[in-house]
Amino acid sequence: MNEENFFQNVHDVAKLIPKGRVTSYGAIANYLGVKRSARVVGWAMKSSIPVHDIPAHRVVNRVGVLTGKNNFATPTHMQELLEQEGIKIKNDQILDFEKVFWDPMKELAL
DNA sequence: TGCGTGACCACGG
DNA sequence: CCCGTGGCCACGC
Repeated sequence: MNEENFFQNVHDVAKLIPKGRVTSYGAIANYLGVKRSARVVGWAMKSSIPVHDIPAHRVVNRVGVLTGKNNFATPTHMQELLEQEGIKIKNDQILDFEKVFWDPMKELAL
């Protein structure tokens, strides 16, 4: 993994998220070795919204809540995208979050 | 230059 | 995953 800007790194990991799976800001931050900077990951993802190459909708907080849905074109767009991938959502909360959770630390086996 | 804010998280109670 | 507090990094004013 190239060590460019933190943003580019976050974007790169986000692109690797498989379809139908989700991950958390903290997981990405942890994978990048800056676990305590999870907030910056969220900030980076916000900047990645205009970039359609990056599935920002597959990134939620650590409990599976769509905290960033308000940042999309419409508050329901994020949920709709996830549901299209087979992910169930109830009240902005991902159901079976543990089953669809994708941990870059394990999956990418650093 | 300094301070407030934020798609967060870990910890103690 | 309750609740309050501290810490982290980047950005805008």
